[in-house]
Amino acid sequence: MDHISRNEKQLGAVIRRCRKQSGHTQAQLGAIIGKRQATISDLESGHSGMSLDTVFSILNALELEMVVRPRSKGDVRSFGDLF
Amino acid sequence: MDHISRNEKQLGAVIRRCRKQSGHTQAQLGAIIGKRQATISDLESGHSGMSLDTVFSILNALELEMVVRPRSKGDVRSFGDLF
DNA sequence: ATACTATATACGCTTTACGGTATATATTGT
DNA sequence: ACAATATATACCGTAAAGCGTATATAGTAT
Repeated sequence: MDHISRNEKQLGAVIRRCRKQSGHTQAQLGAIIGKRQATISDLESGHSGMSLDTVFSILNALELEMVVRPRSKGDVRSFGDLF
Repeated sequence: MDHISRNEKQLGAVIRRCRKQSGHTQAQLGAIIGKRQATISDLESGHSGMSLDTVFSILNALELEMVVRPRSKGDVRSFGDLF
């Protein structure tokens, strides 16, 4: 039920899933947080160099929160990075 | 043991704590991830507009991971935002 | 196939993060 | 107090994010 991210690509995928689950389109979400649909698209696609407050705006809009914690033990280098 | 962030300021504070716990200075951490000490300082101070890959670089360097999840229920507007 | 919606890309412009560097201001130890 | 280290700020130059807008490509219906 909670999603781990170690890079922009993974976080983008997580955000996309959460947004879809919330029933919003990129354009709608963008309107809510005051950013362009293209910006949402870029973020979800894992484009590098996205800004942090865009992320937090989205998390707030989708009523999510971010947790930073030590890497889960079962983690001898996650495969997620390869895709 | 894991830290919730809802904005740049909170995340900066979290990162600062984790960095100190790891025994690194801002300059050291910056050297590791290829960024300036000033950049680490800005991020930890919660400056707006920081880039996402800086954050992930640091999380990786400190062997942390990011989790996105629904807001914890007990949360009728967290006090953290006020400080 | 067609119409409709959603997402990805593109161009030109403006803003700004980050770079290198330097320095001012903590903070810590003796 | 003083030295030493750590963190915050500053200036200028450059690279790039985000903007508005437009359009191309996907996806989803009927």
